[in-house]
Amino acid sequence: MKKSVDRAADAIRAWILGGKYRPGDFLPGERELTGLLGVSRITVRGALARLRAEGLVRPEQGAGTRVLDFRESSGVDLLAVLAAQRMAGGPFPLDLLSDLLELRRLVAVELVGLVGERATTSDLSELRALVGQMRGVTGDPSAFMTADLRFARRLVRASRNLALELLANAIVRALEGQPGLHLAFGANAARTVIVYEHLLSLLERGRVEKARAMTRRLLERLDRSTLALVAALSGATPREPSIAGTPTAKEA
Amino acid sequence: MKKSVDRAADAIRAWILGGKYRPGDFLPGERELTGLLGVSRITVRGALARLRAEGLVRPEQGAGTRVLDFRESSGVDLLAVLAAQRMAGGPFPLDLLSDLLELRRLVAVELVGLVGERATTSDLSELRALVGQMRGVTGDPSAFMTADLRFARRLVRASRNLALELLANAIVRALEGQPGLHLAFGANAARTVIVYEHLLSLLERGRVEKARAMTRRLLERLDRSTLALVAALSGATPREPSIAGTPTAKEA
DNA sequence: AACTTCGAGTGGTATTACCACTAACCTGGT
DNA sequence: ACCAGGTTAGTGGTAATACCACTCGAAGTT
Repeated sequence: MKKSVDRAADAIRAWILGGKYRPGDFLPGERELTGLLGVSRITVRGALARLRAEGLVRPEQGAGTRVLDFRESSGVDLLAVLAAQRMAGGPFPLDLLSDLLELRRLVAVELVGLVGERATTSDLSELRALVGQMRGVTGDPSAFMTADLRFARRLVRASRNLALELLANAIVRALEGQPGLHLAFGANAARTVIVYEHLLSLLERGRVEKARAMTRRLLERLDRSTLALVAALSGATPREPSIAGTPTAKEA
Repeated sequence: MKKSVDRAADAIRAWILGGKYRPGDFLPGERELTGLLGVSRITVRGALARLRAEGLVRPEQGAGTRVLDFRESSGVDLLAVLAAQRMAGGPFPLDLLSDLLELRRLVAVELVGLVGERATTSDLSELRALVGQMRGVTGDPSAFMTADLRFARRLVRASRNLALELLANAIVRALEGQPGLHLAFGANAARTVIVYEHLLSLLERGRVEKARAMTRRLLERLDRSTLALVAALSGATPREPSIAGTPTAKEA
């Protein structure tokens, strides 16, 4: 059961993202919002505090709470919020998912480069172990996705860069909320494991540039297939919820 | 004048980052914090709401407010907070700045690649105009830094990727709070302009791979010099606050 | 017409009270 | 001695009310 402040924040956020209040506008006063949302001012302020942290609004004492343009004022952490928000209603965020996968791809390519320069032997052996765990759950899409994300997190740690680690957190948070994504992960599970092992052996032999190129090629193809699959799912689900796994989706 | 909730949040955040409360611990109860901080519970809750949004704590109803490990629970947006926090007191965040510049470098390289594929002629001409503006303020370090950041923002827009745009926002926020950074920008102003123009002409001729390689080389050198300069500044400032601009810092 | 003043309305903080929930303690049984 | 089960103190979440600091525009003054 979501708490009142969550629902209040979701409601106001929906108004903003839906265009009811545009950047530059002022939101209704907090006292007025209590009436519109049916909660106390305490709760309204809690909700506004979240929107403020997300970079969607900025309260101005004496004037009101101004709506901002999140393209200018928000950080990456907003992506997870946007993904979750659009899921409940509205059209499926295919464009957002595309941008998100692209960001992950670009970062991953450079990440592999860094890891190739800095990874210790213990880093690499731990990564080997994680790939081994992945091989054991190639049949369970959901379990495979979490195992894959664990591998990714460990890979990031090997880069010894706090900023990259935090960025990875934000990307993972935004991705793991996407419905149907685990299916895409599962569909390529077997091949993913093979590629990871190849990648590790390249890194162990110091073939950094080759590892980077391979990562780019692999992820470009993988992301394309993921997008096609999710698109097929989101297109089919509203009409035939029970038989979502149609051949169309599989071969995409 | 900072508001009470800001000071309260800063105080609690300092306790956490300072190790007084470790991940897994519970913070003192909200009622107890009112006494420790000298503010009302409303304000305490406001501060805790911020720390929650930053991924530093997670309130658990009935139990308490638990401290988290921000390496696991926070997103990139925390970088700006960390930079600002460590500035007031503590040692200068050189390691953090290093990670931050590295992240910017990696992203910038891939960004240039994307822009090379997608930029329209109007994108490029607008970028040309911005470089022209930068040329006009090579003498004013602070103005040059903001002009440079405007160029960067426009470059990101040319990638047509919302996630990248938000990431750029987060990086810029974290960077623009760093003291002494504008000096580093100013020191390389003239050369930066030339490089940007060269970069644009490469993009106009579709030499994407070459543009990417150049970006990487340039930023590696630039970041190294920036780090050296900031290190020199932070080393000298505590002892001779009045004559911070010593020759040692300039030639670094 | 330009300027000053003032008041209605805004977000920020304080106080008090109660609710929903958790965990540990105590109690009673086996 | 042990262990289920209910009691209880303490936690974060929500509510209602009041006041403060601040902004902005309208009314009044020059």
